[in-house]
Amino acid sequence: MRVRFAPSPTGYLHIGNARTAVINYIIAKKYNAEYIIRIEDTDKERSTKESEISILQDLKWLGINWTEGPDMDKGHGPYRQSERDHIYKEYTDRLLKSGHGFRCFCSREQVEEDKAKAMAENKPFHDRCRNMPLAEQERLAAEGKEFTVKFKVPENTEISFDDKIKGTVTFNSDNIGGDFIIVRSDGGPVYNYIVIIDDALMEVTHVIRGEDHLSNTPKQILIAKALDLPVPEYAHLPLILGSDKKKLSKRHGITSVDLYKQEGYLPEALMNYLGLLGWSTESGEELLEFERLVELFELENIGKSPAVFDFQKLKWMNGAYLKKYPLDKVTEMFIPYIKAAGFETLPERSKLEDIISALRNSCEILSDISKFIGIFLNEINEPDEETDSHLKEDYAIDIIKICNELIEQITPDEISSFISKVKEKSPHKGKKLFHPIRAIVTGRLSGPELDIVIPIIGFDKLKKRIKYAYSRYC
RNA sequence: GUCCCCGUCGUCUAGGGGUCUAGGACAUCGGGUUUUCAUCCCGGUAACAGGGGUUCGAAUCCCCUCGGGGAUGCCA
Repeated sequence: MRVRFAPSPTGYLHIGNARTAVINYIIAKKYNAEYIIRIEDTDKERSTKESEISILQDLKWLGINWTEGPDMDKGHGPYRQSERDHIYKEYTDRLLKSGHGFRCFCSREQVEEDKAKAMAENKPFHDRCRNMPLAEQERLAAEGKEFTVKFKVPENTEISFDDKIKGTVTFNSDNIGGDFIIVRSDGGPVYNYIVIIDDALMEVTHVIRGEDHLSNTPKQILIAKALDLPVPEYAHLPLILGSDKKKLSKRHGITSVDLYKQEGYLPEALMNYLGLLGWSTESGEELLEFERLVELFELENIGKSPAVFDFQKLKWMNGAYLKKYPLDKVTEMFIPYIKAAGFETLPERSKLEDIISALRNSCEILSDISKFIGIFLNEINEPDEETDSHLKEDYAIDIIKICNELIEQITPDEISSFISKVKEKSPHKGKKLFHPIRAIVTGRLSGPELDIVIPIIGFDKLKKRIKYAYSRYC
């Protein structure tokens, strides 16, 4: 069994394509199949080397390891379509000679007109040049007349295939849009034409791709038949949509895998979310690490309808991984984000782990740490607006005064009992007691438990922060 | 326009003729733990697109309508 993921390098790795890559990978692992990467760079205008590199990087980051690809030729290469022109030319010649293909010399306007007419009459579109003798085609071509190569779609023929997800899908050749271009006027072959050639030559047995290719499939099958190439098994994945049910795009939120990486999503969580989108397990368990995904997944249990990408659920899932992993591993992952938040020099490892241990539950993604890390690492924390207005309340002023007195009376080794001492002296309790303390100590209204925070920041910082609050509010 | 695919809580889904007064998860709301916030635990609100059939019986089968998506000459 051989599967493939065939990105076109015209930008970053999109989350929807990543889903396709993930599903292919799960299947590959489940059935011990080869996983081929093929770069579909037939669009010379938009394809770039940079995006090829970044796409491959992102796939690797996600945890996808292919067994064949541009960097690993196992005898089925080249794996970039731009390097396979000589192969496609051969097939185009065959198509031309056998009469399955023909050169079309019509102008765009001409074709548009003819198509509109065919449409109006509700008849299948047949190209004007469709029956031009080969000799004349060659003569005109030799004269330098511009042409495209088209596939001659047979009349009234049933084309059907068993899709692993959609079931049996049937088309009539009269309804697929008529004779279609396989080679552009600039000589470059078109995707719809060469996918099927490459899949055959690379011996791909199962094509798992997005549903947007479903309507293209009959054309590809027709070409395979004309060229006497094998037709692979198909599975068309329903599309991923944005919250407005339109195809997922930038305006819905982040769509680039690279940005997820930067924001501090774990590849395991993304893999989990993407791999679970569109189906569910019998037991209802959703936190599935890759091996478990491989164990439980079947193409057959993917739903047929498109799925809305739920950013919140992804976050939740990411947070769940953050809570689940061992502390030292999580600490390691947070370090770059702490540095990015402006803290170049970190405390010693054991203290750092204490901090992470206190903070990890407040974070869903790694970059969330920037919102809380200052509680521990700053000398003092400027209160935000909301905290500021809390500290101006009378009961808060009371607490500030009490703290200010107390901090002068206790010794550094007594700070673990600081809160209980404040409590003894305080006329307030509950919210009116703890909120002010939190505000004084951390500059904000939420965060880890104060009993944990205070010992970690230590006496000096505690005192400094109390003095600051005192000078500012009393 | 034509063809193809699809339509269960806000979202992801379970369900494949009676066990569905439709189950789970995220989100949301309420309660409990934390003498504060978060975490955590418990509970609630919330859906079979509409209309016809078939059947003793339909979310489950068929048809139509509506709605969404995709394809229809030089994106993949």
